[in-house]
Amino acid sequence: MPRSPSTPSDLGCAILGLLARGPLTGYDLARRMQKPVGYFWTATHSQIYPELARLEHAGLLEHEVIEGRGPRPTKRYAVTPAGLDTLREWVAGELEPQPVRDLETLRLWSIWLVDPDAARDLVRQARTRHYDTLAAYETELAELVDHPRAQDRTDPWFASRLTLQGGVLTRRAAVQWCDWMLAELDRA
Amino acid sequence: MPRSPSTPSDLGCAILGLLARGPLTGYDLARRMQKPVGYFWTATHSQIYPELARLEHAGLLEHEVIEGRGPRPTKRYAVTPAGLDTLREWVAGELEPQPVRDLETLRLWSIWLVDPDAARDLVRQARTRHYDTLAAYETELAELVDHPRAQDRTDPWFASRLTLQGGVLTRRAAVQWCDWMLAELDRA
DNA sequence: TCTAGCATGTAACTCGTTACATGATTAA
DNA sequence: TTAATCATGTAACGAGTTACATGCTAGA
Repeated sequence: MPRSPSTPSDLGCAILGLLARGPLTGYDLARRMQKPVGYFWTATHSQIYPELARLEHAGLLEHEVIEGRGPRPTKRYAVTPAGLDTLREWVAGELEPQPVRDLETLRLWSIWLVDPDAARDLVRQARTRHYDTLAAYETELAELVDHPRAQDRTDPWFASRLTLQGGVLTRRAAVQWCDWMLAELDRA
Repeated sequence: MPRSPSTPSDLGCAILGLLARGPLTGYDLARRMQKPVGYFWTATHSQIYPELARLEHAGLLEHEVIEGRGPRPTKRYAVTPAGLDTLREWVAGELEPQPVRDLETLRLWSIWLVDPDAARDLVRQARTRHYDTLAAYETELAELVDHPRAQDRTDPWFASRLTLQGGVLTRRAAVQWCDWMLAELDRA
């Protein structure tokens, strides 16, 4: 089932969501959607630039050229009123379940095949990654949690606080899980 | 960086992991990797059949033709010793962080744009989905948790118990998070 | 009779990743 | 001088989704 032209892709909605919080260049967008700090969505510049063009063509974004240091003109994008409407519709719309694809758990599912040292090592690796992510989320959340803007339901900081809290809770659970697995591996 | 021919794709490893627990036809594989029951990985038959051919060509799988009711010969696939080695290597190998792409959290991140009713509705939807998944995991886990096979580190059921426990812990955290968000939405 | 399940496969398309390409300024 | 940062874009490829295609058997 192909998307109707007025409904942007998931990536498009991610971009609209970022730009609804304030205008940015494609370069800034790409930096924010990189590996570690991506707000629950990642993308690279080679996806972002064509998508910006599509969104602008659909009337959901507009840009102004600002001074910059690149070989091509530097463009700052902002959401149009139509773009905001589209984003609101998307946020309020149905939320169908996403396909599950979790490489880490997939590996653990075959852990019965490897020797105990390799198994423990695998779980320790996972624990480290979850713990580091948890620490990063907790740091960011600490700066937000008592800020007045983060208490106002209509402020983007409020939503950031909600999502960061979710990251903290699920990562804590993941770390607990890894600790539990290490104990199970010693027991069995 | 293209993969070396001896290292299968993630999908290939998912298939090897399933077949290491016992031979299956492509059709059975496809059923097990469907939406709700997929063991942390989903795929459709149109991905699976070509991948089976690739894995067999690489010597990691072999098949025998069995009697069946389809218009083409029914093939039952099994992992070869080389396939088992490859799978073991993959399980014990480095675990690099995966790109984060979480549509649900992405929506919540723009929740500041919509009215309180739509916001509550969105969180309730998410809660329902997490709760249902949690219930399914708990049911499956309950059947496994006291079984002797699930206590033996070298038995596939042991690994199933670990991954199901992970599912339970993270889904519980997600439900807690949703409840916390509903309270925050009423407070703000 | 008609639908659902069995059982395989291909084709067209979208999405995401990696690599190629350009060129200025600034700090080591 | 050399690398990193700014700043945009295209091209080739791989992975995932949807649709097309075939044809038998068992049950409603």
